[in-house]
Amino acid sequence: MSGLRARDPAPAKPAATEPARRPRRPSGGPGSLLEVAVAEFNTRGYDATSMEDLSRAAGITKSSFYHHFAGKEALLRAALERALDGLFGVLAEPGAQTGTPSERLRHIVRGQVRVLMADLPYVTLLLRVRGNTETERWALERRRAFDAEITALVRAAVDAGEVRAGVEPALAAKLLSGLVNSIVEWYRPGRPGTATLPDDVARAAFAGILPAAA
Amino acid sequence: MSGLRARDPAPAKPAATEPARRPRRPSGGPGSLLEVAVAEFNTRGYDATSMEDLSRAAGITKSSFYHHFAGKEALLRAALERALDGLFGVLAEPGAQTGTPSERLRHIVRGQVRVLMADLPYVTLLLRVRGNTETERWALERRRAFDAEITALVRAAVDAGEVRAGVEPALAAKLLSGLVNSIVEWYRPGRPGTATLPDDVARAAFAGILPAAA
DNA sequence: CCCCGTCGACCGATCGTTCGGTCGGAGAGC
DNA sequence: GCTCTCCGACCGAACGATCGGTCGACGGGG
Repeated sequence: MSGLRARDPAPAKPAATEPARRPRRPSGGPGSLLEVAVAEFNTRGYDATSMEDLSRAAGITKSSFYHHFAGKEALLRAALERALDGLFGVLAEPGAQTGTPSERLRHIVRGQVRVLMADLPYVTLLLRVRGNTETERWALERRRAFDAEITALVRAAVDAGEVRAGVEPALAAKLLSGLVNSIVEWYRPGRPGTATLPDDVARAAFAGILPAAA
Repeated sequence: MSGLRARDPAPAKPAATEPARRPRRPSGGPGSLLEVAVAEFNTRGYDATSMEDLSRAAGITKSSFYHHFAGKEALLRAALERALDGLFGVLAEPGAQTGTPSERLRHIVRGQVRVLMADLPYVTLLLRVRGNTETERWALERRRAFDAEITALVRAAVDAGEVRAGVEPALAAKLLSGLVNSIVEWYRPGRPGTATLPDDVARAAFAGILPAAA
């Protein structure tokens, strides 16, 4: 049907100075459909974001979106996979596998903050998953596994006497994760203090957020 | 999906001792429509929860629900108001108004944890608001005001020399809020360690989550 | 008798998804 | 160099389902 061409009202995407250039959509880099979608998910929330919202933000139609992704949930899974890969990648680093429990924990905290900053939108999305679909439950499960490793390491540090006696490993691990993960609520790239953030957070975790004056 | 549902009229609500008596729905207490709704919002997420989900959970029809509440958003506002009242109530307490900045901060942290535990579902909902509707933006604004007071107090503590020099007030305040607020992700009432939680969290904030052994 | 709480039926809008078809660039054959 | 064919990217229109919300009726206790 149709056949009407009419050069659709491109939503402020193509620069007027440029001729009919091929935008050539990248597949994983900046400006990719996944990146655009994740940004929308984080602004409005996954459930509140419609496929039309995504299409509009990407500058293509809803139908075109389905040419690149199987559906809304496939988009979510791809994003969550990226976040989880980054997080588990930290656990696999040499610095997380060698040294005293305390040293390993310090390395993991710094690495976690580093990944969180580098893949901010993806990690943000991961931390907001509620478990409505099978994909979300899968992500929740993997997060649980990650947290379990942290808890085990905290327990090892307490048992080794590296941490003050009386600290409850389960509680400390939860507070530790909470401290680190809360960074997604306010961190935005390109602001001052970015370079020292991993160290600052590690220091706060070990010495206190509000340590008494010397 | 899973649309199939087997005649689920009253979810374990009616007392067996009573005959077919009118359940007499309370307006603010346990079992109230608001409480049921907030619980649903927290499990599925506000946007993913339909009015039919709420009605089913409350044991009445959708239309009956609209007899008690103006709509979905009115429900949300009532819940957010309750959470915010609790939080700002802490700031108004004598312990939060007198003493050194450091003492006041310690009191506020403990009080914040206390409110969070007492009004867990409401505070949980508040902390997940994204800003999609006017109501959500209003809640976000009030949260921002709350955080601003904390930041000012942290700055005062640093200026007074009560906190180790070099601590950035803005960063410390954000980490502090993140630490406290993350409790809603795992705390569930009726578990051991509940009584000491406010003190435990305050200690973690001031002395560190993983303090070095003495 | 009236009125409060409840109900089933229904509304328009929007949801995620599908489908048939258009367009233009990249080769293949000559 | 010039067609012809193919194919991936894209599109408008429409699908059934479900969304938040409305309406008129009914029934039983004060």
